[in-house]
Amino acid sequence: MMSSSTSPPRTKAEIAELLGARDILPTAQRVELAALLLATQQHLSAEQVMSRAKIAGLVVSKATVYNTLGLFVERGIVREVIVDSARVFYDSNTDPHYHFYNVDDGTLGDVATVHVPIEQLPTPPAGTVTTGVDIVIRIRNRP
Amino acid sequence: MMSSSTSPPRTKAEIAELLGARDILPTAQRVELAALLLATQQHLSAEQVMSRAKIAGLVVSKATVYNTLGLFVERGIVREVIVDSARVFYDSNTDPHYHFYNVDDGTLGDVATVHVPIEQLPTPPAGTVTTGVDIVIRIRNRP
DNA sequence: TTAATTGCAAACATTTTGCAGGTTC
DNA sequence: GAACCTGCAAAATGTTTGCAATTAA
Repeated sequence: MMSSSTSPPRTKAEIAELLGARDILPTAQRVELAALLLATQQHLSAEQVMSRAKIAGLVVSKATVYNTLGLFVERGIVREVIVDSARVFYDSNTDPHYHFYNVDDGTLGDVATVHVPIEQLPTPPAGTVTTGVDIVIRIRNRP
Repeated sequence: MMSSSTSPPRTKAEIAELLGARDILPTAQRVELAALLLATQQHLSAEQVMSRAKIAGLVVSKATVYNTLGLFVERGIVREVIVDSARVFYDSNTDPHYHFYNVDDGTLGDVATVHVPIEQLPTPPAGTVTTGVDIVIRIRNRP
C-alpha cells in the first residue's frame, strides 16, 4: 500500500492519473485543485483553498471548490479535520496521524501516531464498528 | 476538587448556588437551562436544548439559549464537543473523558480516560502550551 | 436606579443546491 | 450525444448580534 509520504505528484498527467485511479474525472479544475492541495503536506480551509487558487490564477468557482473538496474527501484524496465549529480543514496527508490545533492562530500541525502511543482502544458499542480515531491536542500561544 | 460525577443538583436553589459559584447571575432562564442540562450526563446540540426546553414548557428564546450555552462553556458548567462541522454539542460531564461519535446517528457516547491509556503526550511546539486533549472514536452502525 | 439580561429580528459565515450552459469521452 | 461538470446566484444551516424592553440587585 502506498503512503502519501511519497513525494507528491508533480505533473498534471500524474495528478490526472491519481484522480483517475479513484474514479474521479480529471477535469481542469480538479487537476489544478489537487495540484494545489497535494503540493505539500498542509491543512487548508475551503476559504484558504479558494484564495490560493485565485492567487495562482486559477479559474474556479466557490461551488466547484466545495464540490471538489467534498469529492476528494469521499475518495480519499484528502482528509477532513474537524477541530473548530467555524470551518472544516482539509489535510493533504491521508496517512494515519493526529493533530495539534492552535486555537489562537487557527492553525493545525501534525502529530505522528508514534508520539501518542495508545495501548488499547475501547470496544465500540454493540452493533457498531470503529471507523477512525481522531486525536486533537489543543494548544495556545504562551502568554 | 469536586467531580461532576457527583449526583446532579436537584433544586433550583442548588442550581442557583452552583451558578453563583461561577459568577453567573442565576436568572430564571439560566437556572432552568442548567437544570435541564445537568439533570443527567448527556450530549445535546443547541437545537436539542431548545426543543427540550420548549417541551418542558420553558420560556426561552433562541438567542438566550445560545448566549447561555456559550456562557456555561466559558465558566465550565458544560463542555463543548466538536465532532461534526454541522453543530456543536454540549456535554454536561466536565470531567476528563473522551468520546464515541456515531456518524450514522449523530450521537455521542462517553469513553473513560482509563479505556484509552496514553503513555505519553508530545511536547507542544515552542511558544505554545497544551490546553486539552480531545479523542474522538468515530463509529458507524454495523451494516 | 443602574447594570445586566432577555427576546426578537436581522445579520453572519459557511456550506449546499437548482439549474443553465459548457465540457468530456 | 449522453452523461457529467461548472458557475452563478439563491437557499439552507447554525450561530451571533443590535437594540428596545424587562428584570435583578
